[in-house]
Order: sequence, then structure tokens, then C-alpha cells
Amino acid sequence: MEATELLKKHNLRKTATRTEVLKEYLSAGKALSHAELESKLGEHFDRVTLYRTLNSFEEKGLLHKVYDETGTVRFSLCSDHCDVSSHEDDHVHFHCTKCGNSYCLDLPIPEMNLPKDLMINDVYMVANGICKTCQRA
Amino acid sequence: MEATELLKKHNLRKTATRTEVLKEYLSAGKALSHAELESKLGEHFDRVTLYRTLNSFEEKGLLHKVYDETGTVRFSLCSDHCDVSSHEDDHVHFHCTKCGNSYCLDLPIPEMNLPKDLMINDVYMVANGICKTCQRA
DNA sequence: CATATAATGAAACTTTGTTGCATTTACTTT
DNA sequence: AAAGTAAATGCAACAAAGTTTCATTATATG
Ligand SMILES: [Mn+2]
Ligand SMILES: [Mn+2]
Ligand SMILES: [Zn+2]
Ligand SMILES: [Zn+2]
Repeated sequence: MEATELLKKHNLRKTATRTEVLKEYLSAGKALSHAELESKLGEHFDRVTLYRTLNSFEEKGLLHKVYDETGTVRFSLCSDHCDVSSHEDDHVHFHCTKCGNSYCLDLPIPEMNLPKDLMINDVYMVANGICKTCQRA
Repeated sequence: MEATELLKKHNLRKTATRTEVLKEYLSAGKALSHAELESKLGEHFDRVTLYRTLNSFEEKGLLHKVYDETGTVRFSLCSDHCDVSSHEDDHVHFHCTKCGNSYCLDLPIPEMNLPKDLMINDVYMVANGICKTCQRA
């Protein structure tokens, strides 16, 4: 789906910042942090607006958080099924400890038996290792 | 094992800060962040020293990182098998989204088939939900 | 107990994220 | 198409989290 269409679908006003940010995510193929976005987009966009854009996108179900062992928070495109009322990003993530990039894998979180006295809402999972590109280098 | 003993075992000099910090972890029963440590220990210890203590403890295999969806980085006691050369903290974690506490569970990470072109070193897993205490409240 | 080495404390700095407010823009209604 | 309203933006100030540098102090070892 295209940027303009996605914004409309999620009840977000179309603005220059939002369109550009969304384009970045649509073409990135990986998770992007605020800092990475800033350097990709150059000086044209306000730092605070960028934070607010990411937050609205997460809230509305366009992006979901991807975090790793370094503490960096990145965001990645959600599936078509996500919206304001529920995120369904129940897949495994991969984090390359060499280049630092993070990717969504098309792989469901495996089932397991968690203690019954805990009320579980969702499970987050990251595999850490070396990506294909970094293995060659 | 006791604080003094643990420090010696991991080739760390015994200092007031390290002993006190380690005692906190030994009695906490949950993961503790830098901020949480600071407020537990009061004004007696330097902020920077605390950061450095946590980093050495992680490096030497006394503590391992526990992170959650909020981006907060906490640390938790390692098993006896961890040391400088390898961490073996391959268990599931639990994060309560109400009180914010994180716990190590005595539960191994389930197996799964990851893409063969990725070189996996370790897998991190957190279950998010509501803890026993917060369910009652 | 002298010495080498490591840890500490303090200040300054960087990075990351948030808040308040005036201004501008997008979308709706007429 | 113009007006009105609610939302988004830009800027400044602030706050939290983490790092770096360096002089001083403490620990372990022979
Ligand atoms: Mn994902
Ligand atoms: Mn753990
Ligand atoms: Zn890589
Ligand atoms: Zn709780």
C-alpha cells in the first residue's frame, strides 16, 4: 500500500513529514530509529515533530516498536491487520550485532508453557546474530 | 553465594560500591535498573561509579541485561555458569506492564527454525503481562 | 609496606526524549 | 470557494540517561 492511502486508512492527516517518514519505512526493509530517520531525511524536518510522528504511527497501528540488547528503540512497518485498537505483530525479530540493523522475520513466536499465575498479553522475541551481509564482510 | 565470594570468583576487586550493589541484586529477586539502584542505595554512591559497576558486572558475567518494551534497561543476576568468556542466560523473562518490574523465569527459550542464512548467537525473549501482585490490586 | 594497577568522584558534555505554547495547516462544514 | 475547528508543526526550554576525561584514592600483590 502507498503512503497517502495508509495515512487515510489510519485516520491520520496527510502532512509532508508523515508522508516522507512513511515512504522511508515502506522502502527501508528494516527497522528504523529516530536517529536513523533524522539522518536519512536531512535537516528538513523538526526533531520533535519526528518523535511525535513516530508516536502517532505506533498508536494508530502503522508502526510497531523493535528493541534490542543495546537499548536502541526502532520502529518497523506493521502488517495490514494492525490498527488503533490492536497490534498483531507477533513475529520473531532479528538483530545483527555487527551492523546493528534489526529486521522483522516472517516467523511466528513459538508456543510455550508460562506460569499460570501470570497473565500474559504478548510475547516479544529477538534472535541476535550476524546478518548475511555482515557474514561476507 | 555471597557478595565477597562472587567478586573474587569473577576477578573483581572488592569495593564498597560493588559489595552494596551486589547485595541489592542478591536480595532483590527481580531485575534492577540504574535508576532503581540509585534510589535504593541513596546518595552514598556516585552515579557514574554505579554505571561503571553495572558494566563491569555484566562484562564479568555477574549480571545480564533485561530489557523491555519501554526501553528501560535493567540487570539481573546471572547463573553460576556465567563468566567473562560466556553468558548462558538462555531463559524467558517476564515484564509486568502495570508495575514495570521484570523477572527471570526458570523456563528455557523454545526451539524454532530460523532462516539458515542468519548466524544466530543467542535469543532474547520477554513475555509481557500482569504479575500476580498487580492482578490482586 | 611499597608499588602497580584499578576504581572512584566530580565536572563537563552528549544523546535521547518530553513539555508548553504560539503559529500554521488540513480537513470539514456551510 | 470561504470560513471555522481541530490537529500538527516549530521552537525553546527542560529533563533524563549515559559517556568521557582526569586527578585522586583505594585494592591487591609481592
Ligand atoms: Mn516486527
Ligand atoms: Mn534473566
Ligand atoms: Zn549486519
Ligand atoms: Zn506487576
